[in-house]
Amino acid sequence: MIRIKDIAEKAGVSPTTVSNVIHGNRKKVSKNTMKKIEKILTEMDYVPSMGAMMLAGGSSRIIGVLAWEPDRKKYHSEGPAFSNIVIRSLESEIYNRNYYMLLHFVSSPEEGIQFAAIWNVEGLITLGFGAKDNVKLQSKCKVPVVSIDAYYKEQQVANVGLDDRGGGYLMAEYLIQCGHEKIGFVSDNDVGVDHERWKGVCSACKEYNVPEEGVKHIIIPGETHMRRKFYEKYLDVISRKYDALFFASDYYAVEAIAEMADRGIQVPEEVSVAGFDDNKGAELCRPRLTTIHQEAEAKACRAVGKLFDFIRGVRKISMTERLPVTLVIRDSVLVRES
Amino acid sequence: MIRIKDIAEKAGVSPTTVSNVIHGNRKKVSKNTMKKIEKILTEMDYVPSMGAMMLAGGSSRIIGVLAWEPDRKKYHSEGPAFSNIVIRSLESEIYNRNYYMLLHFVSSPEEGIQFAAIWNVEGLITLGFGAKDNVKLQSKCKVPVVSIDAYYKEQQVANVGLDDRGGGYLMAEYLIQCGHEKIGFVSDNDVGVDHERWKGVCSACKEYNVPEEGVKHIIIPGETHMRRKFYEKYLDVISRKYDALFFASDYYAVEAIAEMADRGIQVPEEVSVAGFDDNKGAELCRPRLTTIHQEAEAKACRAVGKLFDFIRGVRKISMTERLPVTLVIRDSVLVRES
DNA sequence: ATGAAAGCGCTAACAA
DNA sequence: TTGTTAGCGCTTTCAT
Repeated sequence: MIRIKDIAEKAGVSPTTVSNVIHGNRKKVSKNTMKKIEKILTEMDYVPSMGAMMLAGGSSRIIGVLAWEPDRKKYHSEGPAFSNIVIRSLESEIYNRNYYMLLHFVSSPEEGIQFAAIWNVEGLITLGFGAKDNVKLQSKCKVPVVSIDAYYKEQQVANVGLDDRGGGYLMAEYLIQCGHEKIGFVSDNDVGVDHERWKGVCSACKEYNVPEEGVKHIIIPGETHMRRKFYEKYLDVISRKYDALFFASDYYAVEAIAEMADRGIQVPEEVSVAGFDDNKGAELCRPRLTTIHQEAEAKACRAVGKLFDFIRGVRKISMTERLPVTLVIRDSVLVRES
Repeated sequence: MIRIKDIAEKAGVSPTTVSNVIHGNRKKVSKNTMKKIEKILTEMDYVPSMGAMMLAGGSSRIIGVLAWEPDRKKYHSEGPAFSNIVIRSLESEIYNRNYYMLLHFVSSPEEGIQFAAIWNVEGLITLGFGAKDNVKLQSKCKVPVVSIDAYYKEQQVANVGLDDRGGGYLMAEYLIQCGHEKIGFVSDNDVGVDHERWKGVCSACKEYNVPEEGVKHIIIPGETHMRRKFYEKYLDVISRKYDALFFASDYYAVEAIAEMADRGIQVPEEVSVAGFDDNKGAELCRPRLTTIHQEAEAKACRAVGKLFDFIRGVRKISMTERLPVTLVIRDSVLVRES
């Protein structure tokens, strides 16, 4: 391993000067020495020791990314929770700023707090955390925290998310305009993101004077096995009862379309199906899924951007940011009247 | 931040003793002091400083996970490359050993080498690296490297993968037994994993005396847009020409089934389709995809296991490990004769 | 069984 | 513009 000291000796200068060159402190070094040392630096393949930097400078250049993992033992069985593309974008954005991403799955905010302390992370991004856990995390860490896709009663932790309510509204409006009168909104919970999407559905229905009995929130089991059982029992009934089923995620929508196909239920002739997210599966299923499109990369990009605003002490930072979503019309919703 | 020194003062012992307690050096500390200090440790919420540990001890407790990323700019556009579940399992396995995962996407082995040096990682796992890049990485790093899903001419870097050839064989055999005589193997390249799968197909065909003209390797474009164009031009022809199309990945198989549905091509009546991997999409598409099942978690688990065998200096370590795969029969392959 | 002291590679305050 | 120096928190001989 080549140390700053080695470079300094080779160049006949002091370690401080080398350090200054490395950090581009142009004010403190003459152009000549700058050049000379830069050359030696590359010649000798100098790489900094993060351990020493962390210890001496107090800056780790680490961003901790905390992904919620309800059960460490069962990680294989369930859920999309964190998206491939978000992780990739996150790393990319972090690395572009010359930082590094330490990814960790946790099942309690305390784990995250300890993790942040051990590594002296300079910032934290959370995925899939509930509001309370984000708040707890933020309160115990001195470093900035940016949550993704969380909702707070009182704005307490910086957040980047989607216009979930707008998305719910958009889809419900479309469904109504297509002539659907009985609309079921399907999700596995009624908090956070899904709650907002449902709220959006409600307000569209109110606006368009859809009678209250015509709109319902159907809660399905989050666990695959249980959900399958649920469908066995109720899918036929539900499909007959509603004109359109709006699932809170594409994943569930695609799954439901498959289950319906098994039962000979025609989509969209017998029942329309819509999703939310616009993931890969939405394009690949048949009929193609009509859904709400979100920009996952943009979400990651903005989250990292906001985090670094905090780290760099930018003055006015909005605590929350909701990215716009758009309606993508494909083939899974029947147009009954135009 | 609480330091060892603080604990030592509180306990009225030396930092050395505290350090010994932390590391469980029972030989060096009396039971009494052990207990006393352990109590203070938890009372005061001591968390170690990794920076100091890295510097002093030379061990970082970091495992670098390097995922191949052909083009950093275009990360949004393409490819599954790294799987969700593998990343999750990797992190879990690493964390269970009290290590941490630094995930980094690279587009050259040099990036990986530098990354490993900066962080003084204790081991490296690569995803999606070609053989040459793995070899280059290993040659420049003193720490152990375990690649996932790579193939080497001469065994040069430790690897964990699947019995890809066996999988190819298994599926081809099944296809043949189902009465298919013209089999197309479809992938976007002919190296590494896909090459092996194709080899498996070949040997099954030879074994079962399928005439050579009946078996072909069809190379499709890896880029979505190009592939779509390719299908526009050739999918009809191909579907008519072959009895069965065996795709090297479920992703491509599911996509093809959708494309076929658009063209009114009946699967499996007109052409059978098979995949490889058994991912989520395989169960969700209709007809359900007949495919080769792999255990992604097991792959990650074994990779980490092997890496730590190296780190801990276990004697005899197999350089390569191929996990078994199984045939999963669903509905996308027609049984012409039993 | 316990402690003193040196030093890991780097940064930053201060001196020159 | 450049150099000297004192740590950062921890591990690790080597004494005791």
